[in-house]
Amino acid sequence: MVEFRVDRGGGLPAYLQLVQQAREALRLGWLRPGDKLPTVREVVATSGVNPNTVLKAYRELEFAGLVEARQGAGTFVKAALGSVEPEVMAELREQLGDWVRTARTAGLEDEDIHALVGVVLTGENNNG
Amino acid sequence: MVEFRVDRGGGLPAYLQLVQQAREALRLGWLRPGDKLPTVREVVATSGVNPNTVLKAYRELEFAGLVEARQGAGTFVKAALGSVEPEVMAELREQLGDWVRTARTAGLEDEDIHALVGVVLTGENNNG
Amino acid sequence: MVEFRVDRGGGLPAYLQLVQQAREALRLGWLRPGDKLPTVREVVATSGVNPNTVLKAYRELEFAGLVEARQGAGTFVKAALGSVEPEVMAELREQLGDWVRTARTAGLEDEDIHALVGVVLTGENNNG
Amino acid sequence: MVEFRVDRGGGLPAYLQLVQQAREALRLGWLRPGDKLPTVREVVATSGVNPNTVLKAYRELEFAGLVEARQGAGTFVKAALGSVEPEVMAELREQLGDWVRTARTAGLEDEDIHALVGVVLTGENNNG
DNA sequence: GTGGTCTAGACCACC
DNA sequence: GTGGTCTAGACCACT
Repeated sequence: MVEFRVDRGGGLPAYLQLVQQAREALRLGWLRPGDKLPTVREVVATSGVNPNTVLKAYRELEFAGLVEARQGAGTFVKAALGSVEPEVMAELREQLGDWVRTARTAGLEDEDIHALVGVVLTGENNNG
Repeated sequence: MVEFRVDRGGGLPAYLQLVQQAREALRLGWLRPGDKLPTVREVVATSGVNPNTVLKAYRELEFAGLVEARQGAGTFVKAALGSVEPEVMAELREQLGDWVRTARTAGLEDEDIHALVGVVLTGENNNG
Repeated sequence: MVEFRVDRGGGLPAYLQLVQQAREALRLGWLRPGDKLPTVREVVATSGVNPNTVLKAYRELEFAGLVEARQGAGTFVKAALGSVEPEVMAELREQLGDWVRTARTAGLEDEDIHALVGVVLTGENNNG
Repeated sequence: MVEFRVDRGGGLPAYLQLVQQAREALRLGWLRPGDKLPTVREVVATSGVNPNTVLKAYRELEFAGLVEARQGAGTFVKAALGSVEPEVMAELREQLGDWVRTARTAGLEDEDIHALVGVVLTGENNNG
């Protein structure tokens, strides 16, 4: 079961954090079509946000066609995001893990790594 | 000179995007102590946000001790973030570029990649 | 409940006056951890400044780690400043009151007294 | 000779700091009618502000009737502020010094002391 | 009804 | 022409 966490104080709206974490879980295959999302009450209990905030996030996911709320039953995953085979994903993950270890050894912090990934993905070139 | 871009509509507050981009530039060494940040008016011109939004971002950076605003002169970088040698950074970047190419070939989209990086960094293990 | 007042026309920015009054209240124990600050709207009503000015002051206090803004709930004192016992404080206050009376009898105005306190505190010696 | 100091970064306008320091010097008798204020150049050299800023402060003092600018000669004190005898002032200062020592021993910091003085002067009563 | 974000625009302090 | 302060007011996130 996916578990949500909310970090207050970072400026990022709580409901957005929930939406992004759900999307991430879908991306990585932690959530697959048919899976049940935690109930609003469970999310409230584990993350400390207001029920309405959770509802808003779930509504947003439903609007995006990713989940489906079934009255009295809960909220369920409707569509998948990404379709990479688990084995391929695992392989990529291992390779990335190696690289991350190298980067950390070189002195990069997590924030540096995120920044570098962003740059490489957008293909910006500030190598001069 | 660093150039800021603001993507409205993503829910992420404009001033936060500016703060993060500045931090990223510091992280990657694009901005070094003593460097001048674009003036408020320049950012307004290139990104389309309101001057006060830029001021708020700059103030946040100042609070964090990263930059220093000098009345009538501009805003300048005060402290560095991270101190990895450019050559090392370039090497890491190349390796990461290779991995990204592999990942994309396997069908991962940018969002998948970001999610995977996040997971690997936090060391979460949902393989089981 | 602490009540803020803003004196326009003294050149001192309104938001700074609010910050200083809050700090003063914390210093003197009028505000203690957990206490609720007046809402933005209340301050607006009692002091006549703009809501954004109050927000700026509250944000500054939050940056300083003194208060905590809880969305939809209000702004609350997080940390104490100084920790002198109320009785000790009262005793000191009484002694100071005596001295002030003497000083005023001698012809000193409030501004003189403030100046003299500043000098004594910084230990400057221009008796020369 | 009075020496001005300017503390940037406190939010308080530089020219106001100069004005207040001049007033304080007049209050405490460090500057007496006929005395010469430091030249603009000297202030610039010792405080690091812009000449125009000093000029603005001196203009303000002149407007208040406290000083007088004599072309080519400098700026001179015209009027006194406060008229307490030096011996009385010294006596008060000594008494205040005793009280300050007591307060500091009790754990009060300078900021607490300033706050307390402000409260006693305005006669506010929050003793409950 | 709470605080937070953003805008448009005026005016000030400073270089 | 630089950053800083403040206003008026709209709209959003959250309790």
